[in-house]
Amino acid sequence: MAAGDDLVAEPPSRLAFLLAQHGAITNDRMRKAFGLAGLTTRQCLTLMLLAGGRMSQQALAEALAVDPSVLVAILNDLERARLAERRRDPADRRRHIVEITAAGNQALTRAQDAVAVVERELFADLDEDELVTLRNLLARVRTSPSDPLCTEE
Amino acid sequence: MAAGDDLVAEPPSRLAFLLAQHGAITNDRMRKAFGLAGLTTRQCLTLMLLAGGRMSQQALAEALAVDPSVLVAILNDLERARLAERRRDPADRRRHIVEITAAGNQALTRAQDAVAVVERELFADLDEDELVTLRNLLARVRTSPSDPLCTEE
DNA sequence: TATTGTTATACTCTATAACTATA
DNA sequence: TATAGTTATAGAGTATAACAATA
Repeated sequence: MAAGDDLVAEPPSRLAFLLAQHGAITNDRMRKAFGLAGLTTRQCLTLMLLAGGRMSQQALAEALAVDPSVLVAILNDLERARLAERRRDPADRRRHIVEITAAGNQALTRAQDAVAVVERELFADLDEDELVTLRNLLARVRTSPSDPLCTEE
Repeated sequence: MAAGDDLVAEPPSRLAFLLAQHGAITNDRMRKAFGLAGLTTRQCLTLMLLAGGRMSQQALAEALAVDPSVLVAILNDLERARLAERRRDPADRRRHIVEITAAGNQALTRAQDAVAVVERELFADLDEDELVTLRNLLARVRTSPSDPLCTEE
């Protein structure tokens, strides 16, 4: 959304509008939930990746689909807040190895709890079966850039 | 979303992530489709509203959920491209009445055709029944700010 | 010479408040 | 005094290219 978070207006008739609009609002709710834990969306996504193990900035940038220079800013903020740490890779001193800290894991837990609350609110009117159906249908929407029609410019 | 358009990374396990991510990508595809017709998303939404009849800027700004000062920029661009026109309301000379032009309607038609293409691509793997199910499930997601839990800050 | 991370710059969006002209 | 629209300004976010250290 940024630029994202467009389309928060008008009752849409087309399914694409409906999906875009509900997605934008969901994005917004999650951003607020992360905010309760003192995190931006990108900081939270970064911590989620780091929770799976240490990574180089290169790998992180690719996984987050952000420019390396953007990641620098994200990590500067996380490091200042003591939620993550950079250290040189002894094997290749050009590389930084990025690790989540204990405080980072705690912040991540708080953020994920907040998202769980958002989820319960968003999907309160759907039962278990419907949630499974929604998940399966969404998973089959062709949003992967794998097919040739969707090659990014 | 602008800003929006976050969350274009990582396989999400939570449904909220899935919805936010697919929504962001859908938003992005639509933005590109509108671009083919020479329109931004907001310009297109504005023309869609104007296609329903002339409106004051106040009413437009509220329907689009944008600040009046943002609408000024949108309308300046649309007017420069001769897709919409402002004229004073004789009944209250503070007001502007905004109208779509013939060229505006043509641009809107092109944009909507482009969105239809995007829709066919996105939902190519779903049959008619599934599309109806998806639409109904999405419509029941609590994204309206009507319930008290979601009061914006 | 290529790669990793960093810095600098510019451009877009957005939010806010101050301003004008009308009422 | 209040309202409709406009302008100006500052802040966040993003994209790009140039740069330093290391390989």
